[in-house]
Amino acid sequence: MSNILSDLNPEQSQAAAHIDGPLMIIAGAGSGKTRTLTYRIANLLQHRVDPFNILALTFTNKAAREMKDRISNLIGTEAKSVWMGTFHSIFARVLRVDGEVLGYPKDFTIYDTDDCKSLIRAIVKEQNLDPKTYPASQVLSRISNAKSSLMSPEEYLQNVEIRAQDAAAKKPMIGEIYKIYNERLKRSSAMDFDDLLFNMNLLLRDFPDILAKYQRRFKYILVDEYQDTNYAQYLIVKKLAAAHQNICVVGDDAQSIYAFRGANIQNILNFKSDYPTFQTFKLEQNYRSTKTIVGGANSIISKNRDQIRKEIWTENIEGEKIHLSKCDTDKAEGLSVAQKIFEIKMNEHLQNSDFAVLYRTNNQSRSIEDALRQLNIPYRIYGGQSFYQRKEIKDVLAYFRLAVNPNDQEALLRVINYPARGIGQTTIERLRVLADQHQVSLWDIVSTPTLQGDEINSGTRTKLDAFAVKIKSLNVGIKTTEAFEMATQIWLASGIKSAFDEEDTLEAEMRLRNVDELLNAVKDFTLTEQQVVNEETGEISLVNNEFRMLDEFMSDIALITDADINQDDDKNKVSLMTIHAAKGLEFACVFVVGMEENLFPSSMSVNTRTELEEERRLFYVAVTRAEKKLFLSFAENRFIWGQYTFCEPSRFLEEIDPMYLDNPEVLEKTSMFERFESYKTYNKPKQFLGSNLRKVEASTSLPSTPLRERLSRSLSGVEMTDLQKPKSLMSMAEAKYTPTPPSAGISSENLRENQKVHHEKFGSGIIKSVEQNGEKIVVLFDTVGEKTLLTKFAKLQIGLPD
DNA sequence: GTGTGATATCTTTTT
DNA sequence: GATATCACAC
Repeated sequence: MSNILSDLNPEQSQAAAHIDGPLMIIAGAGSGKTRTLTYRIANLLQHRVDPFNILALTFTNKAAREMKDRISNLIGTEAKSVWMGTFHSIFARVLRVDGEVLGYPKDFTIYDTDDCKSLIRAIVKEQNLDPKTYPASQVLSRISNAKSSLMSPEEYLQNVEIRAQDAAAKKPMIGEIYKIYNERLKRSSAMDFDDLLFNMNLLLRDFPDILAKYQRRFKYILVDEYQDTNYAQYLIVKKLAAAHQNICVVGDDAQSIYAFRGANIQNILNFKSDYPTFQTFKLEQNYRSTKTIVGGANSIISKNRDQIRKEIWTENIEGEKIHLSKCDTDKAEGLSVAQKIFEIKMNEHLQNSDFAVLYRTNNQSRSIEDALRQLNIPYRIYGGQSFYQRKEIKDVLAYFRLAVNPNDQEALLRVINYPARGIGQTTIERLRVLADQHQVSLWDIVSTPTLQGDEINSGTRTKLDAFAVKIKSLNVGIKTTEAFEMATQIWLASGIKSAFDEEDTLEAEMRLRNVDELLNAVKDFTLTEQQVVNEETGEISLVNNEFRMLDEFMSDIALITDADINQDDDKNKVSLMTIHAAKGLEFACVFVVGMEENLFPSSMSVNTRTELEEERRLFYVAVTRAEKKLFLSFAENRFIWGQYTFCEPSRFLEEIDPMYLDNPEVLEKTSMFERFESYKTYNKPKQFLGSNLRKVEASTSLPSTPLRERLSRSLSGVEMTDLQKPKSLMSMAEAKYTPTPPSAGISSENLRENQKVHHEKFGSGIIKSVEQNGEKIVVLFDTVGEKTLLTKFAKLQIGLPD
């Protein structure tokens, strides 16, 4: 019977064999977590647990799919009937069935981040608030945090602490924005990502029948990456598991990297008190990486204060040291990575797919891509600008969305005048006002001529009517016409195709092809087997020969990310992705690039210990992706915002026990002189623009304002007195992690022995000797003794300070 | 109402 | 460098 468990080590096997009651598995990196989880599900199924009584929640579709595949391989197709998916997708499915009690139609729209932001921008504008005080991204993150903590707008407005925070941040109106934002979402029959959790909780909290139904259905619950759950997810799971208490959570506090979006490590620490009868297993043996990599990773994570102590160890070989390299620029870094991949492939007969390049931020992919292309190394980027985020795709999807749910305001606004049909800004503003007056959706105003009011002139009204008729006619077919057919109809009716055809450029041609790809995706969707849920039993069965409708497609893709589509024909490619996206994956050779201060750790995360510790865990995740070879690199100059910027090696590099590094000496500080030379090399002014000083400055300046000012002035010979302005608080903070740039040094002609000088930091002194034509001087200072200085960079004044 | 250029701001990380 | 917003001419 449980012979499948013999593939596992004792801890894994005990965890997998566990059937009833709460269970917590603390699984270190590379300890066979997914393996244990899949074996446990397989074991449950072998013990005659019905697959549709098992709920397995993951954070990514990829993780869910992988688990499904692995279970299928173990015990066959029965696995496909397990409820397995991301929190968001499973809850969306529940809400489509039962969300009507909350006032949502079955085909509610799911707003993506862009939709939410544009809605917030509109609200800020109409409330006459300053968009600079209320940037959409910040407001959204505040709202998102509130929703993740299950805080409604009303509770938000009443919460003294929260309001004080907003007031202190000089953004006192966020609560009001939140309230309006939620009303608008509802009026648009739309939910944002956080609503999927928030409303799921409402459903279980306020409707005992519904709670009972899902408790009956989900007799066995498994949660992957439990350390990444936020409060909403935690509470929902707790409610669902309350009846049977068959809950199994798997996690690793050392890999918690989503605190920024509300994940709470406490959830894992509180498991004990929530489920006093729990059992726990620790998986500490690493099967993935060499001793060197495991040791290096341990030395990193040990620097964190908040952690459950674990002893990750491995029986694997010692392996190579961790390779460290310093590059001149991000471009050079890319080339060095590409060349190494090329060499290793040749020498060790590895596949492209054995390599991954990991970075902190998506925009770092560019230099890597360029280099890989140069060497003809095929690669695939995960994440980043997704296919579904391209303009033309979003435009077509907006028509799809409108056809499914005309109340979808963001979709309506996107296409009401695209292609141009003479419905301009003024008209839209009037419609918005009307919608608000009548407390109805924008679509209600557009589609109901009697509601349009006197302000709309008859010409415009005709245009509006024509648009409304078009959308209505599309909406009619949505329930009866098969998805691909429907999609094609909408595409042709939208008029976008004709616009592209008319344009007749290469660009338009590309966009057309992208839309074709979208239509193909719809076609594929109609051909895949369909999961049908029996509402009585919760049983999931697979049906092949049934029509699939466009609304189903739309509800599917809203939660699909780039990593999920695009299952490339040729899988043998180098993987490029952010470290976040790499969680859960492993590669023979891993390159972690951009190991620089202000990039990794991010400049946004160096202010508090908790933030810094999350960055460190992120680094830990990056390092533990590697099986055999690990390369860490940093660039001394990075191209940011169209300019080269000085970079310092990341503090994390110094935290690795040097015994695991092949060349720790790379970390030794570069002299200011070399830095300045390399700065000059990479920031040659492209052309001199005469009187346009701004332009000259832009082409030679550094990004942080105080540095930029000081340096560009030194280059253009501005008086030093100008440089002594008091530093703002902001610039002090920056100064902490940014190397001091060369300042306007005094000219070497004025220097002679026994000259009195004054140094900003060292105070007064006397020049003892002048070397190398005045480039270097030795000064005997009154307080700190003898120092050798480079005149070019030392902030010296001749004589005594005034 | 539409379309064009200038310009300000920009960067975490994701479902 | 890339994108979102703004000012101005048509």
